Amino acid sequence: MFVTGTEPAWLAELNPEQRRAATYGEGPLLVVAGAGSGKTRTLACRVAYLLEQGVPPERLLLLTFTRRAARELLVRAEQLTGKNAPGRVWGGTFHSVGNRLLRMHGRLVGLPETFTVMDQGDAADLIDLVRLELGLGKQPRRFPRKDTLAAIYSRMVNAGTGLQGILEKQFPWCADEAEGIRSIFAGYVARKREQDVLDYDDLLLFWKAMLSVPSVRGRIGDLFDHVLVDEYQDTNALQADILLSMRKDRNSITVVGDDAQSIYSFRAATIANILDFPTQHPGTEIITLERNYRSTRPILESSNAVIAQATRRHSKELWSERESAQKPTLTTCLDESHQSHEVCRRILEHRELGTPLKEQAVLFRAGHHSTMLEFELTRRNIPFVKYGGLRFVEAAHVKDVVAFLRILENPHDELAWFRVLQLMRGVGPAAARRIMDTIGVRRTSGPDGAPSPLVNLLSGEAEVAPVAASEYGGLLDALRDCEGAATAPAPAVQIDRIRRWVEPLFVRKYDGVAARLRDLEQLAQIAGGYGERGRFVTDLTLDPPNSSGDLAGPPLLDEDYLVLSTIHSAKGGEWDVVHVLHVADGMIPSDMSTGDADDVDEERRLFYVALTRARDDLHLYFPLRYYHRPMGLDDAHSYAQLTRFLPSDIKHLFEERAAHSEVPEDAVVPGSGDAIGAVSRMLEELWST
DNA sequence: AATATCCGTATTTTT
DNA sequence: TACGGATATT
Repeated sequence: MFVTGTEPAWLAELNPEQRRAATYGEGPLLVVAGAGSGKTRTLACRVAYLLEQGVPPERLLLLTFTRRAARELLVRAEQLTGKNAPGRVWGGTFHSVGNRLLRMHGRLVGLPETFTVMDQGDAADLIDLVRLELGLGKQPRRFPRKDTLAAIYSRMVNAGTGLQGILEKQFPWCADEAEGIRSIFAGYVARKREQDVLDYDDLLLFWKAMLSVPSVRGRIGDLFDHVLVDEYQDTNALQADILLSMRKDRNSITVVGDDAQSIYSFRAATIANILDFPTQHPGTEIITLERNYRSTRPILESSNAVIAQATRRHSKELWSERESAQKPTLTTCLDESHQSHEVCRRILEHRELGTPLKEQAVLFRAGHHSTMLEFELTRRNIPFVKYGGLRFVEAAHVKDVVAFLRILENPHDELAWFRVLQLMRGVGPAAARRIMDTIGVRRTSGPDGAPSPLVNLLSGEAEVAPVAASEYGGLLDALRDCEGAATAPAPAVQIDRIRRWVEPLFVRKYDGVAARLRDLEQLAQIAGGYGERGRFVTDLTLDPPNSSGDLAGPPLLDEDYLVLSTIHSAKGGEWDVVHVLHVADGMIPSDMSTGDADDVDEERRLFYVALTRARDDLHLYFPLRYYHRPMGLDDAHSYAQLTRFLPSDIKHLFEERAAHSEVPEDAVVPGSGDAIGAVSRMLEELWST
């Protein structure tokens, strides 16, 4: 503790609870931090405090939900202490920290440090490969698809529950197929091991496995004096387990979270982690932060009213001293295009009044909910970046190039070969398989010292059909130019080299080649920050870059731009003005997840997260009418209902605005409606550019 | 065996 | 719509 009068100014600025949390000493600490209660500040102060107390930065482990969050925290801690030390703090997601620990100590549990990491999509593809080989799902009987299989597998691992239980509870329609699913999973796991490939879940599983070996556990537990975990409400059973083992008697542990903001149960996250924390870690001190510094009182009142309807109520009630006469608004729009129109109008209005675009955000439930708005923004030349939704690295052409890099990194990576080989004319699944068998991609038997498949390929062991000959020659050349650990060119140069090979192949295979090639340039640009190919490839899957607004073009860094985000990706963010789209039943709650009360409750929390992102102004939009065929020429439509999270008894907390239209709604005839107008404008744009 | 074409279906959130 | 899977064609 600091002697009174000598403590740094930043500590004095905290309220008593925040301060207690920031300066808490040894032992487990649970901070229950409501939305906008200065959680990030408190956490940053705690990091700064520990550093000031003399804890060496490299003995601090900071686990966050995204890498962005970790960076942000460390930057703030750095500003507070004025030291550069935070750079050496261990920070990142569970997955990235797991990766780092496994690269260092994985040998101890029989994992080579050169393993490659595959993303969810790759995992699903590998599972499908196994499924096909086992001949499962061929019958006319309904069998889960690869994405479903991957989801089942992942949930099983993360929740730590048996397959049967998962199937019955979460995937009842697949319960009959348990037998087949089990054998697919067994094959999938064997295949991963054979190739030294890990999926996301493996990063956690192997971390846990390392900790179960007493000698290794001592070594790893010894690395840290303090472990801090942010967003604890969104961790799962496996992660809680890891934390428990990471704690040696000496290291203290701090977790911060808010059960009202738990929105990741689809990833097996459970608020049981927060609730059980004091039991799992005896002697836990609990500190609750209930004062909200972010939002005005009317915004907070409405969000409190929304979350108060949860079937499992929590006693926490946030309060704020920020007065305002302005209630949040609820605007009823004719349809989606009218909504886009209204949002743009309001955004520009706020900008006129002095709120730059950067201080405004548009939030929505699903990635595609913003497509129409994106058109409108582009039309009006309003720059934006979009978070969430489909990501850059998931685009097929990017995956192709990354697969190429993965071959070089790990020549036993079956999926990578399979993908790259089929880019060539005349090479489909069968030919690819044949080549892979010839060069020995699969380590079926053979001694460890067998020559690498890459060497085999380069020495001309495989043969291809005449149609593929020239492209095949190009492949060999490209591989040769990028191969070699010491002599290989920088990752960015390698990508450039690969681009030269794939360009003609893309022309044959894909539409919009120009845009795709631009993406590859961007990929090379990202790679420019890396000296090592391996690190680059891993970071791509562990910390993927967002697709930078492909419609508005990447806004320059110093330029003002609007933020578009799924609610999930907006977690932890805050803006002066927040616009929430599609406040309609079926959108939020999504009709995909209105199965049981728990599902609906999670959607309610999601809505709550959206509302509590706003500092000064909150605007909700509700389109009355949805067209069944987005671009359809017919008039097929249906009427929406306002979200069930805004029942009539809390509506008075909002200022209701009807969409002003000159024509009464019923009188809108085809050809004069806003939607039709928007479509023609859009089409016009298509042929005029 | 690869590729073109057609039809039906599901449709979220992310490390 | 857009994607995956199945069938038809080269």
